[in-house]
Amino acid sequence: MQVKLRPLPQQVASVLVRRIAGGELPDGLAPSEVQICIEFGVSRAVAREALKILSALDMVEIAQGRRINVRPADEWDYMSPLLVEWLPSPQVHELLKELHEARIVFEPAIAAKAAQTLTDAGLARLADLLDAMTAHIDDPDRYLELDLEFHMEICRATRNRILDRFMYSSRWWQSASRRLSNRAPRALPEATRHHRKIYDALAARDPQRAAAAMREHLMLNTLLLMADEVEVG
Amino acid sequence: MQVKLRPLPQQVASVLVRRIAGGELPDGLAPSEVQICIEFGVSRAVAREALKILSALDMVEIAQGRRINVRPADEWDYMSPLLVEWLPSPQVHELLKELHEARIVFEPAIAAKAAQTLTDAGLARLADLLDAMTAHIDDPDRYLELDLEFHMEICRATRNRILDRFMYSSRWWQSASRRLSNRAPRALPEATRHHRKIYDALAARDPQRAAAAMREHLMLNTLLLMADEVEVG
DNA sequence: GCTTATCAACTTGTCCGATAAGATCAGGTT
DNA sequence: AACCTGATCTTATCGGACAAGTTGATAAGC
Repeated sequence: MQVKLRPLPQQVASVLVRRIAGGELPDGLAPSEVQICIEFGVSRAVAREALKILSALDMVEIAQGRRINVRPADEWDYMSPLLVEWLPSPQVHELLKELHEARIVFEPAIAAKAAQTLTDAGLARLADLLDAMTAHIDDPDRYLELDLEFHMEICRATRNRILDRFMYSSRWWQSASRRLSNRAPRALPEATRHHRKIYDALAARDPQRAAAAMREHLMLNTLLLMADEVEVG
Repeated sequence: MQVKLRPLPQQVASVLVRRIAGGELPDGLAPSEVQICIEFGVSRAVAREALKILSALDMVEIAQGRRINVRPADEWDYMSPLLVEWLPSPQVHELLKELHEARIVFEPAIAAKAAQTLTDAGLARLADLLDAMTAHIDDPDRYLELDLEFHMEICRATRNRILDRFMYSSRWWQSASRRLSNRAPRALPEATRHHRKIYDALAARDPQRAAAAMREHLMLNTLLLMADEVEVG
């Protein structure tokens, strides 16, 4: 059976990302298109597309006539699933903590706004998700998917494409956390209680309570992340 | 004198973006690579790169063997400067309002966190920016740049790459608002007072006051946006 | 000596033509 | 009806070529 591989440009790009993230290009110059062709045995079209991917991640700068320049690490697009997938595990673990920190900053505020804009239909969808989660309490993977969908549905209630985009871009934490952590499902019943409190606050259209419940919920996850760190380190 | 044009793929992509955003492809199918080659008189390489750009904006789905599929509009990457630049003005105006709404949701929370993590060096940089703004009170363009830098410096104080990325991605509002609005500089002194209040709260490391001051500041800008809408409409 | 002009070498941008591989659909077979 | 099959569409990859921009060394002029 033939193994289904990713497109060549992505394969090349992933190697380059790891190389750059690993600090193997200290002079700030990435290999030229022809050098990539030779090293990886691919055509220039593939090499070009790979570099375009790096460019879209804000990892390199491309300009006609000049060699490809590596950009400073603090301006890379850490919201991109591709970048997160290709970064070394330690760096992803660090990022995951920062994303979680960011969610603690953002999501209570989102929940507060959602409490003001949520429709009855949206509320019904949240109720359905709650039911589905309790039904899959013994299936952590599926539960996590529903969990994410619950949070995104709340964000969608704000009817704001910018807020929506932030949550959408944060999908990568799902696969990333699965890749990194062996988080036990011991806390799922507790999470369900928190989701219920968030739902109740939203149903009451109470911004303050919604924000507080959301913050409390995310704080629980923080404890789990820390527990993972102890297990891993 | 030769006019400096953008690369061909971007030119083609911009036309396709406008076409898709204008609803000219109701069947959800974008033109194939060859069709683009014929219509625009470019090579397949250019057509491919143009489609890759659309793909990076989450506007289309590319898969081998299948025709290019147009994705639903609510999943496009509205944080991308390219997309915003190419969208028709009315849609950008709508987006600008949503971005502002998002900033009102996010930035007070960011300011609150920054109040806890801000270093003395960061505080000094904010002070410098305040001075620079008062110095350029009569130069609205420069003032707006410094304004943006002030907000980004606050975000940078959280030392969180995800939060940082959100603010960084929001740079496009600067050029977009300049493109759309003839906002008079009449409110700059008022904005300066608000910046001062934010700075004082941060200097006091008071999260609550920082958040409140930030919210108040952004509310002022809201009034200006509304004023623009009256002028335009 | 210093500046400036020029050119060679290198880079990315664009073009063309060809083949490989996946998807789709209409016919035909069972 | 279900299953094969092949023609025909699509995108993916290849190879070579030339255009256009950048860089740096060299040579000309002051």
